[in-house]
Amino acid sequence: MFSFKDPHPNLIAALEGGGYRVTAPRRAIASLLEQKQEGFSVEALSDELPSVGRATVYRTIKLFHAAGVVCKLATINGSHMYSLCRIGHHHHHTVCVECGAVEEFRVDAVERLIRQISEDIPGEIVSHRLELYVNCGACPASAG
Amino acid sequence: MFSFKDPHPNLIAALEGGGYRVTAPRRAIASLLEQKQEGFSVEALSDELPSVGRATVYRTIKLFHAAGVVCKLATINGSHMYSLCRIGHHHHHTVCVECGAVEEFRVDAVERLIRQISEDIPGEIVSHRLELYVNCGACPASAG
DNA sequence: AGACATGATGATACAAACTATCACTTATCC
DNA sequence: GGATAAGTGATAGTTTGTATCATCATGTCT
Repeated sequence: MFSFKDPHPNLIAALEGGGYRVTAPRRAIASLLEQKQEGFSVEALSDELPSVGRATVYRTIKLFHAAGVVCKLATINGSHMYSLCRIGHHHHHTVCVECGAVEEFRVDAVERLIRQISEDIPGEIVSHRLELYVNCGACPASAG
Repeated sequence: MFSFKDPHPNLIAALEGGGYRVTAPRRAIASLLEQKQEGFSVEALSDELPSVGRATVYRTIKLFHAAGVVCKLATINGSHMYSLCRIGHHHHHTVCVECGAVEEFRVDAVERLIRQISEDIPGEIVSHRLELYVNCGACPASAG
């Protein structure tokens, strides 16, 4: 039912598969991303990579996002953050409100419910977004 | 089950109830908002109200948001937009991907499902967000 | 109704989060 | 290894806000 702690995607492979060049800056960004368990902002990522130009970090995250290996998700306050996609197919997220840890999950019941709602509302559902904000229980601030 | 086309909230009453002053700029913003069926950006709103200072428009939307009469919701691409809240209590949204029309709904099955998921994941769910992106069928672009 | 205290306004400057430009560099293909 | 087209980084610009502060006006008190 759930797919927590799936293996990391191969970001470099995503580049190669998309016909993009594998450059030093992209390698640096990819290897940093592959260690990230939490959501992040591009700005923060850029700060962690002083050797890579800011514009390149923005471009690369946009590229990974387009390639489907990075998700853009809504925070509890309505702004957004990015997160590494471990699951390739459609999924949802839990976001720890304390530590920012992001987990992905897929529950068939959600998709079934959406289909059911679809019958009751005018128009046609083309897509949806479900985000769960949690106290993950694994970080100091949310434990106890 | 659903609460489409509910009456508009009284934005001015929300100000009074919160102990805020009812000023000319706030009246102007409120009466513009009360006509809006679609999501909007503060910037666009400001453009529609040249007589009101930009900063005041931002401040007022923030105030209405804090008062619970304006929602901040995620667009399909992960950025955000604002929308008038007609329903006072917890609810979700449908957003037309063609015309931007926002409708609010509340389905108990969603809350039940969240509670059920809650039992299967580590940690504790403190909040959630569900957005449905639709072709509303009522605008020229989504009809037919 | 008039005065007053305080909250609200708007101009402006500032900040954060991006995007466009363009000369230069470099990965890939042969 | 050379050509070439894609990628890079510095910089400037744009968008979406927020902070400051002198001025203004609402709500209240009388």
